[in-house]
Amino acid sequence: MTQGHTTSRAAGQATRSAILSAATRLFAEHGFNQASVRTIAAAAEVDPALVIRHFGSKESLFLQTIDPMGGELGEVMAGPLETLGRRLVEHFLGKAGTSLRQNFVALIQASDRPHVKDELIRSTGLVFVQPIASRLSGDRPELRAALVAAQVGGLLNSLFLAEDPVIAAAGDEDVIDLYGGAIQHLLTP
Amino acid sequence: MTQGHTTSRAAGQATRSAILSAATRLFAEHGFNQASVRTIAAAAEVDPALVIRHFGSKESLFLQTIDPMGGELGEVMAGPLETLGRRLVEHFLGKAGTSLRQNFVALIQASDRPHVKDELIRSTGLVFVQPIASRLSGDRPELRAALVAAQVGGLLNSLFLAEDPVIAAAGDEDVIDLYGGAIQHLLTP
DNA sequence: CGAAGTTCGTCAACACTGTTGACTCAACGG
DNA sequence: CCGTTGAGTCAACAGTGTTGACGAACTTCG
Repeated sequence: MTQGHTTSRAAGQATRSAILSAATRLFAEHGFNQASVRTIAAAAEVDPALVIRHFGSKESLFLQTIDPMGGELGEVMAGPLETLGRRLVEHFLGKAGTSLRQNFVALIQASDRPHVKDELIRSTGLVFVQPIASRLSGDRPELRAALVAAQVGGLLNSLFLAEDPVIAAAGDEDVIDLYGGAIQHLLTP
Repeated sequence: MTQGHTTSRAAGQATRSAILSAATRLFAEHGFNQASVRTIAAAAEVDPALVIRHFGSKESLFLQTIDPMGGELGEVMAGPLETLGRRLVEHFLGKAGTSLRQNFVALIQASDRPHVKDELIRSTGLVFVQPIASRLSGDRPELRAALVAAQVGGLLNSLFLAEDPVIAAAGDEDVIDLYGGAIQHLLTP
């Protein structure tokens, strides 16, 4: 009916990646809770039971859709430490930070699942805390890096999760100046 | 069976408050998604349909369980502006901040519901941004206050939602010093 | 080439969620 | 006293994630 089902060996990988890309898009657009297994299956033109069969559970599928490295903020990290605060804010405000933003928001909203919570601290540690801590000098570099991550998370929280109108209405320049300065205070005190 | 149902006029208010207190506890303990209407009803020894009848919906019930003023951080706000950053962190790390913390975490995790998102920005604006902004001098007081709220939210995020082990393992004194200093940088630059 | 086995896909069902409608029963107001 | 109102109960609905049994096609081996 729908077009038959060519059950070849490699066809499994094809539908699997179809499910994965549909899930990636829908999770990013509507978040973990709002994107249902059945709508994902419909978007991938696939039986709902099949997505579970391929990925074990909705939560497991979700975790495979988040790629911590997708944001390419390696370049931002590589720059001079003296202006890293500003550049971090600038990056996440701009279009280049979209992927990481959506990942973060979705992870936060689903963080009542233990495995999601684990992935949240794992990916922030991988992408944020460790790279920053390795470049810091002075006392307690790892703690300061973790607090920087908390600051960035707070900004993403207010801007893209709560959608604070005050910050949203302000110009990017002011936010970069002010919040970047506050972050810098932890990087190079 | 359970003890009969005395259907008096005032009995409605009694069971209503029983539902409300059970919901308040369960939402704070397990969050919005994990606390089901049926478990709340069971905790209040009440029919599940009754909680909907009294409060309209689970979301509406949830919103009535959050009291932004419950944290009594008026005292913290009233203190000297020069040390407000430290005292804010200190308050939320301590036992006095428990209520506000749980409210915040629950709101964040349920923030994909539009009404919950509205309540989130409303309550943070009421308890945080407005009181702080009114005391700030210098440029863009409201924006700086909103960014301070973002910082505090970020710390709550990392500590009580993601439960970052690095920050949790550190001593309160260090966190108060470092993060309080970063916040202070936005209050009195 | 034919048989065995493995993989892909389908369908119906399960337990659970929030929510609604129809119903009963007691209490109050005229 | 009777009718209206409000409280409480019960069964059911549509939706969720998930599982089991089953069929059908491809791959592999004898």
